[in-house]
Amino acid sequence: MAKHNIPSAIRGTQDIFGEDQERFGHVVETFDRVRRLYNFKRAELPVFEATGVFARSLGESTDVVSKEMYSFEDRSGDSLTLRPEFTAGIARAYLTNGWQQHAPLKLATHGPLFRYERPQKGRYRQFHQIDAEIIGAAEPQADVELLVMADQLLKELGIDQGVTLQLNTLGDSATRAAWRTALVDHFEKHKGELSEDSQNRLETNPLRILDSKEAQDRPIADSAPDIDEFLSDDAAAFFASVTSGLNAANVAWQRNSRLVRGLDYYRHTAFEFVTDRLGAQGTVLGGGRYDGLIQNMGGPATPAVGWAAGIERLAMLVDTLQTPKLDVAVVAENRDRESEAMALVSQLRRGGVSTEIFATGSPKKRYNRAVKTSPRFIASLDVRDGEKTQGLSAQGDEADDRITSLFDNRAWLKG
RNA sequence: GCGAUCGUAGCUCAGUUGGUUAGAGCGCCGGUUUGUGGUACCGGAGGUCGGGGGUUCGAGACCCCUCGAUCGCCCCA
Repeated sequence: MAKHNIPSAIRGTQDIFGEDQERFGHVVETFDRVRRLYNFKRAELPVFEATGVFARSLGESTDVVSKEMYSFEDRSGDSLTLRPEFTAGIARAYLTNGWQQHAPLKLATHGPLFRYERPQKGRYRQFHQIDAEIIGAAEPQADVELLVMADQLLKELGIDQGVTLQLNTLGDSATRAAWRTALVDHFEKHKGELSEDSQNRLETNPLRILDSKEAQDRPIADSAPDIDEFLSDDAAAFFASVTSGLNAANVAWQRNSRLVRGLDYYRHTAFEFVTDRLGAQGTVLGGGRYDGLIQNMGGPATPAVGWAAGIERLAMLVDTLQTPKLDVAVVAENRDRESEAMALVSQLRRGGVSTEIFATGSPKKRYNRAVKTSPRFIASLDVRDGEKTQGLSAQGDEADDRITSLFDNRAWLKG
């Protein structure tokens, strides 16, 4: 199968074609339609950035930065990194282009991301996300708007069944710091009972112990102090506005006080849309508020919220799509009619009708090949008993005046 | 990074306890038949059995290594 001398695809990359591409394209098109309804502007951003853009903002100790980035030196010796996520690059673009003048700015984008991970169902080294961000909006209404948009997107894709919105707050930075300290204290006390993984997490990312799947970790994680004990009044009020906004918009949600986000920059609202239909890769859309990120990057204090969703994961949930049918298959059943067939095809295409020509290979089999593409109409050009014959036949029971009149206009017929 | 399963024509797969020139269906190309029709029949092209090494008189089948896919762990979207 894999022949010698034929290059193979890089591990974890995909060549998306056929039905998979139909689903993929459907997700992107639906996103683009929905983001217009919410008046988000499209942005196209570079696929690589200076390494520091990601390393500093995501957190040096996160797995994404410490072992998953595709980083390399370019010819001038600068360290560059293929984007492992969108948010940091968008924040950078916001600052370098002076987009403060447009604040609050609602941005949407999509494209490839790169992470050096072990490939698995719904997990690739080059994967694709759709992404929505609101930058320069401190109000909880921004969080609500983003969540309502996500909810509508999933509904329009027809995949809201079995997908639940899990919501949490991480509080402001003082809250998060106090909670984190209390968690570390709690876990230190039970360190000996924790799994090996979780003992490591205690050093690197203690919040992650909360959603550990190890049975031996569960009692300790479940008895850990809750964020609610540490929430400042402002942070609690903020979260209350988000939840009441969701209720007002009729978006179903579940509080998950153990929900934690992997990247360091999140504050306040954190959320994931989760399904049980994708095995281990259950998170289909995730995000939250990252008020401190832009300031950390050297810009002015700028509140922001956003989310991203994996296009491949969404596409896997989408039901089989009916692909749009070809309008007309033009068949030259005789070699002497081939150039006229080409003329007819051009006339139809210029008239806005999707058309394919069948004028190669065995004349006897051209018609059969045309039938197999399941077109709406078949136009047949033949020579019978020395006479030219031509006909247009509908394959279903539908009529189409536009196609009929383009065919009946015999400009393509010579002599 | 760790564990498990898998890898035979373009595609989906058979290949019996290791035994002569590796098979089918679909697809592709050609022919005959039919003659306004996705017909039937005949023929053809296309495989270093993922790659490398080993065991054996003999390996697609067994062993080791390697690459890739899949499913978990981890991480995350």
